[in-house]
Amino acid sequence: MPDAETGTTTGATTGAATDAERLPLRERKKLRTRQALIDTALERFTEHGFDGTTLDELCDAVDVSKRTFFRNFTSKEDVAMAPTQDFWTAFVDGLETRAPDSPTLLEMLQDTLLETLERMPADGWARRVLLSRRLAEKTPSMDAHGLHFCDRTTRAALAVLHRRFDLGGAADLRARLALDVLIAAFHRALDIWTARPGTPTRAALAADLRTAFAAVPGSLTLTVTPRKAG
Amino acid sequence: MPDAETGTTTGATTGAATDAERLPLRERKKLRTRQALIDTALERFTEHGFDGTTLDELCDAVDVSKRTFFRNFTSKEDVAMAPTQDFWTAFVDGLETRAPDSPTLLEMLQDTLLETLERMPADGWARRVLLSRRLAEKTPSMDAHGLHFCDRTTRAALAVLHRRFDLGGAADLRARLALDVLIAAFHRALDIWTARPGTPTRAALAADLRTAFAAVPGSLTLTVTPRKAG
DNA sequence: ACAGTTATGCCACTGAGTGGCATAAGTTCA
DNA sequence: TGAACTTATGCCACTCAGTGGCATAACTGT
Repeated sequence: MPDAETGTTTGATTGAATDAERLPLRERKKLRTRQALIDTALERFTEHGFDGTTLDELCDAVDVSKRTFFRNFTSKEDVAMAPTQDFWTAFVDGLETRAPDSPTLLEMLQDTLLETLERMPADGWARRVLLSRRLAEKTPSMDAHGLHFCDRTTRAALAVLHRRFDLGGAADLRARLALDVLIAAFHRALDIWTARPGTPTRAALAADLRTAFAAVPGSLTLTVTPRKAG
Repeated sequence: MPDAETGTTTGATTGAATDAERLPLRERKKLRTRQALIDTALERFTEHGFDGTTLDELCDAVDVSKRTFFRNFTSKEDVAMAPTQDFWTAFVDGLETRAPDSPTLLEMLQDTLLETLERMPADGWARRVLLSRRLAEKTPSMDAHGLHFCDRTTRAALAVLHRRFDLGGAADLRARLALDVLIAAFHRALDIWTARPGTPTRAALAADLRTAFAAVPGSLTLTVTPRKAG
């Protein structure tokens, strides 16, 4: 079993830094196998491809039964997308506690996202997300799974927003569209960040995020001219 | 085999109304079984649920071998999402021929989308999309598949745009974000349209689309105030 | 009618995902 | 410390989506 003393697995709750410390032994073990499955999966998927790795192989490597795998993850895709999903879960968590300090909703969402990023485990999280994203680019079913999780999370975020704040009612599309815009920008930032060579860092991702956020207003007003005729 | 003289299946090319007429017999047959598979799939999935219907059952009902099914569709999800996918394909097609008449890119995209909608078959297309969407709302794997196809199509659309028009280079995120915004609005419109009672029409969808488009600018400037404290 | 092309059917096979049940490991309380 | 309880795990058998190979039937043009 590979080293599994890496990052927090369940989305960092409101609590402090390391939340996996003072848990009952049983819970800690569960967390450890979960993390081992994630790390080993990313490793083997990267090396032999997603389709080139069977669940039986993965489970053998981590020394767990397939049944146990499916108690931790809903599908083969799920285990590989776990790092990103933890992030989204943490984001919704952040929305839960955030004060409406920014003038516009979109800015508040962007700030929350950047703050959530800073709160992700510093050690190996960035690398795991990178592997996960590069894998997803090659693996349609993984990408689809990620997109769907993202969509579900968006609904959850919207529910939190509507519960906490006064945003023109549930029929008003603007809040939802603001979330959609946020996520679009996030995905563009991820694309760019994923293509960067060298060691991935949260700081670099934060920078790419700011760039993407900055491009948002211009996307609504961008004008179009034919290629040849100036 | 159910009636299959319904709509065009491959995304309506640049040609006129009915393009499935003057094709070789073999092609027509292929089109017909394809359409039969789609219609029967939507029917049975709606009645017995997506997971409650096996491919063997479906293939038996249409009287085709499972092997043939997979020559027409890439997966079980694929057949159920075909109506929407035809639409996206037609949209990219529309981008290919459109003149840059609108001031901003986003408006051009919106116009193209509305125009594409008008060009979809009038008879049963709306109903098929409705069934497909209602199914997708209940079936995670279908929704995921649709989201992924949408994402792929977006890349194709972006490629067309960059080839035909001068939009600040490939590194400029604005064009891609404009597409993302368009798609977000489209999905919101679909959500609302899908929830409407009664017979679905293209006109109603067009109206919901316009509503969603209208909400876009406000989504960037929407302000946020806590619930209780006025 | 004949030869060339291509869709189809059939069959066997891999691998993801599920349900049931016995068991082992962790937990609680006396 | 050990009994009683709770819960995660392992094992087994099973369904079903999806694939590859090959023979055959259906369309095509001459």
